[in-house]
Amino acid sequence: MKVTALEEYGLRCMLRLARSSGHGSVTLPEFASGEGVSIPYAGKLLTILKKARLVKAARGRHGGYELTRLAGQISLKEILDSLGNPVFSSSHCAKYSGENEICVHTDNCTIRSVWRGFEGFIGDVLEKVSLADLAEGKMEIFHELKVEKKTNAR
Amino acid sequence: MKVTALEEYGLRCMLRLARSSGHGSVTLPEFASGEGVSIPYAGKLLTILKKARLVKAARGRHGGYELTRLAGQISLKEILDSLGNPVFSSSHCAKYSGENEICVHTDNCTIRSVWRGFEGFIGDVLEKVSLADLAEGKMEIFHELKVEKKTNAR
DNA sequence: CGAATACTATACACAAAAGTAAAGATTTAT
DNA sequence: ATAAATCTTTACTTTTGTGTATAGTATTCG
Repeated sequence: MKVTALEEYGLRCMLRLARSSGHGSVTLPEFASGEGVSIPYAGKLLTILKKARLVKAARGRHGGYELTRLAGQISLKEILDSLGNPVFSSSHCAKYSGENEICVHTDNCTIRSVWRGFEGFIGDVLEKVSLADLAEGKMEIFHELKVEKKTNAR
Repeated sequence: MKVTALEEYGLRCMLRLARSSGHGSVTLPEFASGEGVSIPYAGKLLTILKKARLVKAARGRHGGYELTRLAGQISLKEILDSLGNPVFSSSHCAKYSGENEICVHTDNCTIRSVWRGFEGFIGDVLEKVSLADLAEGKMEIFHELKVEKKTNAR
């Protein structure tokens, strides 16, 4: 389970925008030098975020990017979903069907339930963390989330 | 955030072993035909699991693979950790440092805290789910885990 | 022993993701 | 208008991950 490069750099750009909120927009050269990537690559990242309607762009002399909403109203889930694949997508079984036409586990597909249940759980967590929480370095947020198993393992 | 092929097929093999537990060992040809992959690829998967000491192998006529422990004593976290990269590894910052020598966020590295906190949280969850839970299709396990935010978003 | 069965290891072909290059389109200031 | 600054798009190269092919080693059975 890997964090993709798009998720990594994309989230960084969102954090940068959250911090600059109120101090004008951020340009691609600023993203690029700030994160140590090329300008076209920064452009690719911001284009993705723009298509997800998380940021808006302005061209020309005083152009640049801004958040479309307040950082407190953008969840970590929205950001990651726009940048990468969800843990379990509808195409999952088709992708990992091996050399068979359809998934060999069509009936009683335990593995599918695993990923689906897991993704739902992760989604619940990521939805409860906002970009503002992250920008302010409030990482205790994860520790404040409680995980408890009601039933005992056998 | 993507589930890798190794994680997908590797977990499937572990599930198969959990179900065959007590009914003798499982051979590579059995894994291969059961999951729709080639025999050498099944071998690659089981070799990884073997190096992680999750399974043991026997050669020769009546050879095959078995779990080294009871399915109830193997956590989902152990399995996924052995097959793929953790969400946040120690090499993370070195990997995503862009064209700079070191991570541009050495001081006040918010992004690092995000992934670290997130990984810790996921780890807590995956640790509480055992291979036996999965093999028995007890997927309610994820729904039985509670997620609550103590503080309010601003 | 020798043949069959099964695991093991190395090297290779293919596909997807990461990141770059180059040319184009839009806005603003002069 | 023109030039400078900025976003946008397409195509390309490099790297990484996926899966296969091939040859080798160990064990059992007749």
